[in-house]
Amino acid sequence: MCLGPDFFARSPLTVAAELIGAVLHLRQDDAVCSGRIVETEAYAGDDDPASHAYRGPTPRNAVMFGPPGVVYVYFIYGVHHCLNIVTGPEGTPGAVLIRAVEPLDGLEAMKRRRDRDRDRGLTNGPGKLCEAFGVDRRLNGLDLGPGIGPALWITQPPDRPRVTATSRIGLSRAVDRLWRFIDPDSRHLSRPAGS
DNA sequence: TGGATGATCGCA
DNA sequence: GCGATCATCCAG
Repeated sequence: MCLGPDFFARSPLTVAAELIGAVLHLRQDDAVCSGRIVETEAYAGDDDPASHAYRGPTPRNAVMFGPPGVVYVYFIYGVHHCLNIVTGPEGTPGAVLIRAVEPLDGLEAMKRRRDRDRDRGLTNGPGKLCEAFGVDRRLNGLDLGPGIGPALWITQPPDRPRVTATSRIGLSRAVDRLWRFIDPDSRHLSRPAGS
């Protein structure tokens, strides 16, 4: 089944935890790639100093304040893109960052975009998976769901993995919150299950 | 361990 | 306008 707005209308913490084990599908530039989500992070609004929405709406974070089930892509460090899904009811900013997936389909396209021969290390990080899947700011504001042209949708298999909560990565603020969720048994994490 | 590389936003 | 900062990655 394909996850819709009702799924994403809940809190970013709930959505981030339940997305572990779900499958991300993305059609971009006539190639369809898919991967099993193994690592996510939750970002809230007003009370989360690490969130882009912490200081209120800006041109960049505008979609975080919109309806749930929408793609939020931003450009970071002048090099990488990061893929998020907007969560929570409209008007309440929240998002889940997809940090790592296990590649399933479209390995050839992923290797070509990443300019790598090996299967390892293709999608085990937020910037890496965006490069592999062809994610850039053209997808910002896109509604989730299959369709013509660029499309992103998420399905949830019946079998769910074990899920562990850890602290978020790459932040200088709110490091104490255990808002990163992983499948601790996955070999495709951006960092091992230890921290 | 640090450099690449550019958009963003608060503040002046 | 200016500049510190940034939810990263990889070579060395």
